[in-house]
Amino acid sequence: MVRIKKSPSQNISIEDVAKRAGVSITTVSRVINKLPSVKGKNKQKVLDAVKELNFQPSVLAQRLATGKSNVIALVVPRYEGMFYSFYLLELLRGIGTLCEVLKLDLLLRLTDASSVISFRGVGGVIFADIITNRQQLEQALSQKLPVVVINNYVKDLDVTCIAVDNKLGGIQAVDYLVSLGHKKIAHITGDVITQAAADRLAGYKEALVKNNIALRQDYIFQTDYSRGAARIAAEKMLKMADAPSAVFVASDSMALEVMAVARELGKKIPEDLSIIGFDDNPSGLYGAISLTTIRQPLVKMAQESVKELNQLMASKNKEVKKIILPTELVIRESCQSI
Amino acid sequence: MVRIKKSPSQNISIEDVAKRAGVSITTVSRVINKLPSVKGKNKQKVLDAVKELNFQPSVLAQRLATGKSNVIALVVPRYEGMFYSFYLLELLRGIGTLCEVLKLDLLLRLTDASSVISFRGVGGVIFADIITNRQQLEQALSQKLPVVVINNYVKDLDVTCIAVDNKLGGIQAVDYLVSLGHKKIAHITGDVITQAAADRLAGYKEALVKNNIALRQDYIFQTDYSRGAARIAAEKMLKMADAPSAVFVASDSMALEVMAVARELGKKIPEDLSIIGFDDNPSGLYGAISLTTIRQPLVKMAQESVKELNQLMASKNKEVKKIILPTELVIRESCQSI
DNA sequence: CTGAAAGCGCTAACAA
DNA sequence: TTGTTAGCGCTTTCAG
Repeated sequence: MVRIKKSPSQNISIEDVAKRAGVSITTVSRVINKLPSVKGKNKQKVLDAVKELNFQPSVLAQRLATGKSNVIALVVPRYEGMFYSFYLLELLRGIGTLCEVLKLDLLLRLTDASSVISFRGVGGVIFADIITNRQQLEQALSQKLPVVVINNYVKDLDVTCIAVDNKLGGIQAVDYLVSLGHKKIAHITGDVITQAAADRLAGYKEALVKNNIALRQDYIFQTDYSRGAARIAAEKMLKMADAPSAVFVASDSMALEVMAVARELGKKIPEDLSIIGFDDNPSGLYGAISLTTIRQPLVKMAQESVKELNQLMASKNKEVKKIILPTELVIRESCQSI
Repeated sequence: MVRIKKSPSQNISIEDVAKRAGVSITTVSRVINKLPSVKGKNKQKVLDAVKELNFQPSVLAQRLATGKSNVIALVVPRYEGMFYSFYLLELLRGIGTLCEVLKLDLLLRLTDASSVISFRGVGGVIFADIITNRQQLEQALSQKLPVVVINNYVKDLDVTCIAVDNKLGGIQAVDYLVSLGHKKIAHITGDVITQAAADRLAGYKEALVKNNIALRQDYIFQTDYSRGAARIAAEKMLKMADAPSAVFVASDSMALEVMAVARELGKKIPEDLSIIGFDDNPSGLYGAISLTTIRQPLVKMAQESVKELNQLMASKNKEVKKIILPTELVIRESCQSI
């Protein structure tokens, strides 16, 4: 029998270190895991050997042995709108950066809502939103995995959620417009299959009611977050006999499109039409007049999610939190009092 | 001694399957690895057991045993400009989708150029560009890892590269402008620390020479790909005493900004200024007049990279390829003959 | 065609 | 404080 030990593998193992340091592999293991029990002298020998051999423990073996994993999967529903916005980019920036710091491995999974995901070897999961892929979330939960959901407040499931208060955002937008004297306020929605868009719409409605303004169905234009849809909606809206004097648009990139359409139709902004967006997308800063908008803390949300997940993964007590981050009105130049 | 076998772990193992099917674990292993040797009857029993138990082999253990890994790391230099453009998003879309299909694990590493990356447990690496992080590339290479570099033609290193022919793109842009009768052609560059931007600039210069047009340094405006920088450049350019009649802008998002500035300054497009961008970013489609641009096959490049890497990982023969994908002129409305 | 057993690199009782 | 040893779940000789 006796299998010949593999060719002097490129990767040096804990055994090599042990030999080099003249101790057992257990001792080496203790040192690299920072267990306090190893005495100064041996410890130093190990440390030296590690340095000299440039040893890096095999994460795989560690995981296999401990059953623990420092891999977190980021599940991104392959939803078209995901690639229109800068949402994903901001998320990635926040999550990726923090993972790098916390030494977590970030596994990216762009999945179709219907597919069943394998979470083997994964220590925790972040859902970059829930869009028709609720079953994947339930699957992860049923496997007792630590899970955090971003951008979606899942109230009926025992899972940690970190979302933006989109409804509040909608209210802030409309309240501001009302404070400027507007009564004829339209809303161009995002794709209402996303909770974010639905909530913004809900906020819009609630604020109107609160301000004693009658809700007009013909002032609500549903889109899918794309600029193309925004253009169509804007044209329809601006050509109305009784066109609105202000519009709350569900995303900055769409708002920019609306602005462009308005100009093409000879409308001046903000004189003829006040526009408020949503996102605080830097693109809104440029252009003839800068875009008033509702800021949502995307990067913060992303980073919080990693922190929370990390905690869930580390501790035994699985305390579920529901975190809602507030939005903020950012006043620039695209709105004017009437 | 005798450690009690772990609590009936959630995850069922190959052993459970073997027991259930009444065969050895070796046989099960053979079946799941599709080795042809297992006889019909046993094979069926195993397959059934796998189904009934919903068994999914532990990737970790597989890797540990084989020394092979199906994890690919996507190294993204944490460079600001990376987050301005839609470059990364397109890349991710292409790479992520294909990884899902090929059952490869996609590890995302947003790193600072200076940091040393650990590639343990990683079976292959894709660099999403090389921007001051060449040493990381060399590190990966020295570890004999299969590597593919995207968007950067590294000529002096023995590594597979898949890049866009940015120089050609620059030439196509200028040639087109020249064909419309333009002589006074400016260029707003991207961040020339990126090879892409440098090559586009080179293409611009070469095309001018080729067309017997004198190169004017004051017609070259260097930026960092941001819309802010584009705005500044555009203002400076349009206020020149001897302003150009056409401009080639290194990215669509910057080109849109230039367009906006031009309009603000009372210039008509394309009557007073012809603009051609680079990227074929969908944003260029909307707006009063659509943007003429140079299309680069980002998603294709991304997918190619995964395919190539997958091959490198699978076969022993490490054939290095240098792939250059052509760009394509997309004529829309922002340019006019003079 | 099938199974026994060694080993991948590491951790964690248990002894010493 | 340190070492011995049994797994973690799987692959892969080598025998049968």
